[in-house]
Amino acid sequence: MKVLLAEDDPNLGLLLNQFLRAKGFETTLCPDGEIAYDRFINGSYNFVILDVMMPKKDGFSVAKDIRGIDKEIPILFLTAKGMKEDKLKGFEIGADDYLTKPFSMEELLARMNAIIKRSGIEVEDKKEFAIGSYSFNYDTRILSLNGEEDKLTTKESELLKILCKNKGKEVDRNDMLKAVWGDDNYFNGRSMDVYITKLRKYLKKDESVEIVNIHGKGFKLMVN
Amino acid sequence: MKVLLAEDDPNLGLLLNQFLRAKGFETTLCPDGEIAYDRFINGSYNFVILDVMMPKKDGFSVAKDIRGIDKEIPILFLTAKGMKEDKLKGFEIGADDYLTKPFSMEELLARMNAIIKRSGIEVEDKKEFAIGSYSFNYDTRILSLNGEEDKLTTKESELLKILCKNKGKEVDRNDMLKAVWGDDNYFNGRSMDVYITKLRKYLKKDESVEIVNIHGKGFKLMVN
DNA sequence: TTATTGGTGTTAAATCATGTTAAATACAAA
DNA sequence: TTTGTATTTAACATGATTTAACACCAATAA
Repeated sequence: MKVLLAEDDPNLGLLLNQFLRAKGFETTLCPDGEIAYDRFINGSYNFVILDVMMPKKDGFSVAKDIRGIDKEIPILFLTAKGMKEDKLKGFEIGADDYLTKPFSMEELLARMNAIIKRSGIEVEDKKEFAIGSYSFNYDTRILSLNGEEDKLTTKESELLKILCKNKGKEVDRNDMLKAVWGDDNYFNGRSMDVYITKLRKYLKKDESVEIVNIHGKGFKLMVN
Repeated sequence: MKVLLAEDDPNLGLLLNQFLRAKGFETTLCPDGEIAYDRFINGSYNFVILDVMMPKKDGFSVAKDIRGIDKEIPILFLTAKGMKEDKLKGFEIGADDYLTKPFSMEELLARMNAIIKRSGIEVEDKKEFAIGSYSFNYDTRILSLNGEEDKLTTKESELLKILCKNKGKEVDRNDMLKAVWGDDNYFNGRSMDVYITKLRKYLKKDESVEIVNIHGKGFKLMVN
């Protein structure tokens, strides 16, 4: 179980880090929001804990970006005492729970377990995706359909991974761009469109697989 | 899944409201018991959450009245700390569960899911609609009538979905606009009228299907 | 009744988003 | 460096959505 932990206060950060590791979680501690989001993109996690107030990029902003590309992963906020609005805003973004400082380690653990139990997380992060009769391995970047294999490029496979993670669900254009290109400007957008065309070509051997465009919003990988 | 939520404390009320909406429930927040009962009568809900202590009409009284007309709908009470008698009385009336303040959002969600699972309420979003002799699949956006298929655009299919969900019932113009365009200004209104024309064209192969305008109010999808 | 107003129906043009291909550039390996 | 591959940019094609224009109809008041 990999936990992404973002907390700028070194004292609390190290403490949490120690505690969670002692409890068997594999943690990554980030000192600010920017680093946290970067780690999220380039790693694979099962749980996210975000301090609300952090330098560079606050917890809400990180959560919003994470939710853009992963609707499932549990997000727990750490908020300062008496910040009622924080809770509101957090849930709006799609937090699973929050914890008000100061809190006990035991309480944190209890909340985490409650969320994990309910959401039935698969601990192993998926590397192998089924897309209709295709199968796609993000690690080897190989997309295969009965023996025939295509070796995808970096960008192709990152894009396809996000679509796979959200199979059947719409992924926002800008979220995809931020996740794969790091920036959602116009040119990156055009570049992505080129890659969508490429992916469609790879995927057209199975009629039931489709990358659908939602005009003005984004894309959706569908299997009928 | 429509949830009727009655809670007089604005802080907690808004918080719950946000959280539940983020979790995909369609909520109606009521500041007192009288309004809550009124809303229940005039709306259609799948789940009721009632604070016990509320002005005008307490939670028990609301529950009793609701049970008078609906024996099935799940009712969950929110009670203040240490009110043991409350729990007793609540179950006597026919509550499905209770939650003692303060409670975590995760706990609320867990209880709700447990009740929903147990009571086997069906709320899955329909994807396939029958419109006279047409059939319309919102996922694939295909509108078909004996073999002939039309692939609808994003806006066309969203609009048609709303009409289908309310087949035979009037849909308010502004509600449609807010649902599909996000904003009910004049220009979006004109745009919608253009789309209504388009849908009518698609649908005119079956004489018995009609999109009727209710002047000054909205539209209604009718099958004669 | 008629005039007036505002809502709706319809079509076409304008705008903007996406699809696609090919050329240009960047990058990495040899 | 050269060569091969990945990625971006450019150009053009198509498609979706909005805006504009005008026709018409419903409701209302004079």
